[in-house]
Amino acid sequence: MTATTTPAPEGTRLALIEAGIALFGQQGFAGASTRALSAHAKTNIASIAYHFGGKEGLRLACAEEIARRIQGVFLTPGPMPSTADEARATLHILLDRMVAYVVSGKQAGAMVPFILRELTEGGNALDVIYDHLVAPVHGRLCELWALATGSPADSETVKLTVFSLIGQIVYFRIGARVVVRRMDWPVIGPAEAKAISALLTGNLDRLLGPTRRG
Amino acid sequence: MTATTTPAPEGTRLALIEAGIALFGQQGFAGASTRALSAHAKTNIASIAYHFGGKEGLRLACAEEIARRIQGVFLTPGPMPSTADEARATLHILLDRMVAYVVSGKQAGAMVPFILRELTEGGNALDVIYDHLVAPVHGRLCELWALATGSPADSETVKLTVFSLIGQIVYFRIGARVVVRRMDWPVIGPAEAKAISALLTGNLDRLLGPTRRG
DNA sequence: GTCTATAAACAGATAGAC
DNA sequence: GTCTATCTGTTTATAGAC
Repeated sequence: MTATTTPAPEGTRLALIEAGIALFGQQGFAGASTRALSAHAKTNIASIAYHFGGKEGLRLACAEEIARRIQGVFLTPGPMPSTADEARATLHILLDRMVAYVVSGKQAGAMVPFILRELTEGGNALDVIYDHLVAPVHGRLCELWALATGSPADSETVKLTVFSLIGQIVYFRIGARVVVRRMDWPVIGPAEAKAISALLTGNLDRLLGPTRRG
Repeated sequence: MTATTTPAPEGTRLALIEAGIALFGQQGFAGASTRALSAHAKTNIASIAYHFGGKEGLRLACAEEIARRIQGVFLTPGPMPSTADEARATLHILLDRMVAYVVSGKQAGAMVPFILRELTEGGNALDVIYDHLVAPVHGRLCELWALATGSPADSETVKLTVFSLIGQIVYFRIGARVVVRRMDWPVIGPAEAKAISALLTGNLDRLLGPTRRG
């Protein structure tokens, strides 16, 4: 059972959502005009109203699509691990995958800024993002963390720790422009993402503490 | 010597900058109209062009003012510590101060979103933010981290580690709306900031590793 | 479903009185 | 320095042909 219920979009509808994710993410909701959106989607202005009822409807559809895509990356399809070591290994795998996707993935370049704008603006898309993205992903990570460390998954410490882990990752995307300047990197590509992944893996191990039997 | 050179603004000029920080931070640059800005500053639309040459000029002035204010909080006025233990203690003090200011401070509610928007949009204000805010603050933290751990301040690991620390902090502000839902907190006030501060202090100690003599 | 044309509201900038 | 009134272009939404 996935948290999103609407079917995957296609055709003009999908093209407009792609345009929305790209332009809303780069320039903000107000900064992206319906003309620019329809041009990016290679269609006409009226199609936004036809398919989504208006610009605001497109915003919501973008949030749903982003939640669907990120869930596919951040939620492992398999069952929950049963031992602490397995949970630890799963956290490592997820961390690697999240860093690669968020920090150097092409899609996330617009998706992460889109999400963070919606978080600060507090519009209608916020409920979609919370219910379909934050709650399931954060919840799963808390369960894994709890299994790996022995702390209860719903404890304040575990929940805050998982937020701090997510913060470490997303900052490398939203702050990418200052990170590359300070690191003297040309861009954050797969090679640079590996350096970030190595660092955050080290951080993860230090925060998890020594293994139970160690 | 501070990195900012322009004098602190006052009067109508200051009121417009306050309005810019508040409205640009909440709604984005494009989302804040000159009418809304001048209304918030209790002045007329023409004063934006008079004082800043236009809306874009106000954006730059806001970036400069934000850099000035955050430097005042994030850069300790005293000299660099000389021992590892002193550096560690300074990092703890700075972390507490940064969390209190960024996570529950009233000003940061609009300032942090403003900065992150500018980072992702990549406009003219980015240079101001990098030169007057990121470079000095990140540089100072790297020096302290180097002194506390013995690693070279300009090493890739230290620079990335400091970015990961900053990411942990700022996420609790930009993601505040989802954090409060997930934590079942009414708001992130001083009490909640203390819980976050305690967690991040623990993270800091684990990432710094055991003390040299310990 | 797609598109052009247009309407009605809104944007940022500015002229000119005070 | 401050303000009102206005100019010019752009915005979203929609009516109606195809």
